Amino acid sequence: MKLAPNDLERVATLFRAFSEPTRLAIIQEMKDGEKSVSEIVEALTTTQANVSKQLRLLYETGILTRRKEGTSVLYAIGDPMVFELCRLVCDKLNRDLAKPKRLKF
Amino acid sequence: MKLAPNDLERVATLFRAFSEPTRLAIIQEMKDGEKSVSEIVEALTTTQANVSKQLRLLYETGILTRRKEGTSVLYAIGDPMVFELCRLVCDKLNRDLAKPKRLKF
DNA sequence: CGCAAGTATAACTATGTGGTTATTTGGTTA
DNA sequence: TAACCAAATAACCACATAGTTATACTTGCG
Repeated sequence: MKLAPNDLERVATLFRAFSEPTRLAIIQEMKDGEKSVSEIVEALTTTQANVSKQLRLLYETGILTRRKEGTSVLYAIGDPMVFELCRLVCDKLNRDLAKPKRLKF
Repeated sequence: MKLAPNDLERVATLFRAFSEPTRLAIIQEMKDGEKSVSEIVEALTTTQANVSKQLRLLYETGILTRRKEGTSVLYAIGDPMVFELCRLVCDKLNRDLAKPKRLKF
């Protein structure tokens, strides 16, 4: 059964959320639980504005949850499938690395 | 354990390969086995040049295999993790759709 | 109230890339 | 060899978006 163009778009959008190192780094920061924006900013090497922007994207894609606490905002991974996804991809990359590289020639 | 920037880049690159509807459609065409370039072109609504370009990207990302047969080139999904990935994402989107939409107000 | 801290948004630039048309390469057959 | 097909590449344009700087919003507190 093939997906309609509309659904392909939705699938693509979800994958796209994972297609930037900065966003992956943000996700990685939250793997042991929720983190505030400023905690994430401290851990990374980019600006607060950029972190906010990427968090917004991840939130709107349905990957993260968000709650306010005082003046802070705590983000967390909202679906365990995120871990599965990352595991699958990492496993594949490890398999590829393990493969003996075919010599050219 | 956190991934090094280099590894984040590699993970991102893999996810990026799945982040375009056209490439997902191409992958979908091959879910029951290998397909020639022209078969894929026929099934989609884009040009042969574009299909070739996207196939190249998918091949170089390690997602597809390739073999020549006469004047044709047959591509196939090279790693079953592709199916797992797509299943995970589709399942999530279905779960999200099933959720009662919270009213705004 | 006024100030400070945490977060979000706006405006902008630079870069990457999806898609197109036109051309080329490579293999097959007459 | 020439003609023909499949596939790949080149050159180009248009658009999306990651990241930046500057500014606005929001909440807590003196």
